[in-house]
This record gives sequence, C-alpha cells and structure tokens, in this order.
Amino acid sequence: MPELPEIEVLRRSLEPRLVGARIERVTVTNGALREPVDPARLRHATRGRKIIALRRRAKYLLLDLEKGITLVVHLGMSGRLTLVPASASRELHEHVSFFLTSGRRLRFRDPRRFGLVLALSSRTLPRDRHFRHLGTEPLGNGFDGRRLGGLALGRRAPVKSFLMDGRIVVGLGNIYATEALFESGIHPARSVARISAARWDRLARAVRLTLEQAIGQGGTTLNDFTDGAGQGGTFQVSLSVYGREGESCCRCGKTIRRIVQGGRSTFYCPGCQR
DNA sequence: CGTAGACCCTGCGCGC
DNA sequence: TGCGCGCAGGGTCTAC
Repeated sequence: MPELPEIEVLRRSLEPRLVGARIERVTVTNGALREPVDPARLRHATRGRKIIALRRRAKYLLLDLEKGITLVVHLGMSGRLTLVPASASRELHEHVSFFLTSGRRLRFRDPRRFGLVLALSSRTLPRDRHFRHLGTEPLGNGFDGRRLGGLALGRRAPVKSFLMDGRIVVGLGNIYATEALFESGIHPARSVARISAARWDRLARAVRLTLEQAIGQGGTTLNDFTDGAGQGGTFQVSLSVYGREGESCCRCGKTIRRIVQGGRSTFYCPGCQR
C-alpha cells in the first residue's frame, strides 16, 4: 500500500486533528506485528501524553508526544491508520487503538501484520536501529542527480533495485521507482555503473516530480490506501506503466512489459526506456 | 563488501 | 460453487 507519498498524505491529513490531542487509553488486540508489540511498554510510554507534532521519515510516520517520546508507526504492505469515533466498533485486524480524550480513536489496522507500532525516545530515535541506516530523503534539499550518481559509485546493481534500497534513498517502493524510471527513460535493469551524469539528473528530477504529483493527488489507491479520514487517492489513474503489462505505452504505443527483479514485478516500456 | 533469494502474513482474483 | 495458485504497495535476514 504505502510508499512515501501515501505516508505524507496520511501525515498531512492527521496533523490538524491530532496535534493537541491527548492519549487516554491504549488497547492491543494482536501485538504480533513485524516486531512484537509490548502492550505494557507501549501503554506506559504513551498514556496521558499529548501529541505535539507529526513528522515523517522515509515511510515511517512519527508522532511526537510530550516528555520526549515518539510514537513510531509503519504501515508495512497493508496497514491503515484512521481516526474514528471512540465508540466505533472494532474492525477485523484492528490490532492497536489509541483512545484520545477528544472522544476519538486512532485505529491501526493491518491484515498482513508487516507493519510496526513502537514508542521510542525522541532524542535517541535517529540512532535507533530502524532509522540509523536510512538514506537520503528524495524531497529534501540535497537530493539531485549529482548526489544520486555519487551514491552509485562502486556499485553495479540494477537501477531499479538501487532506487528501492532504503540505505541509499528512502521512500521509493515498487510503484514510484518503476514510474520514475519510465519518466526518465531509463531501463530498470540497467546497471548503475552505466548511467551518465545527464541521466542521473533526469532521474533525480523524475523521482521528485513523481512523488510530488502523487502527494498532490492524495496518493495511489490500488486496493485499500486511505488517508486518516478514510479518503482514497487518485494517482493510480496517472500511472504510466505500473500494473499495465500488455497495454500500449502512452508515449510511443509499444507494448508494456513486466519483468521480475529482486522478487518484485517491474513494468517498463521497451520503446521509451533504454 | 554488494547482491540475490527466502521469509514474515492475509486477502484477492483468476483459471480450472 | 469451490479449490489451488500466484500475486500484492515493505523490510530484514541469510548465504554466497
């Protein structure tokens, strides 16, 4: 479900409703997520605290609480975080819920349980093992072709795998890595050792543009992504190649192909991408 | 060191 | 209609 644009859309939708709210009660109905949730620890770290800010790092949503605690939420593949009335009935796969003093409840639902909910010290969070090795933010100031090309030095990986490696650049998953490569006319299997400076520039621009447009359209809703109010996005209709195997390329008319890289589907146009 | 593959888990759509 | 299969937006660990 969620790559950088979806998490950013979620962050923006929740921010005005959550900042200033206080966590009153926490329930954990199934703590068997990517890492087991310790209900007592989670309660102790969050109960009674006010939410003071919402941030995003990579695909992690960060809720800063009073007294130096940050509540970390990752949606994995199928996670959803929504704000509902406290009295709303419990959904299937609603694993963790934060009841707020405002009479609402922040609901974490995640059928596949690849997601993550944990409380960390805000101060040491950058050094935490989940964050320590994360690469550069593609919407940040320092991100350009030069930086990207520099990070590729000494590597030979296919450019698609390189873009999806969170130690290099964060936030790009299967959809947006695929789309950015189409936008920049680069074949996904091309080795990063064989990409010119001009192409790194084009790629960095395409990454930024694709992510910004997706955010502007509320993210990509293929099956189930929604923002914090349950609203879906529309970027799926703007996808040029992702999920379009066998269709004609919107630019050149050639048939879009699907290959498998690192166990994931990659879609590309053999006419436009070299 | 960098890279490829297996694995975690549930749900859905497809072909038979 | 029911069943088995392959596939799905992420991340981590292992073996080479």
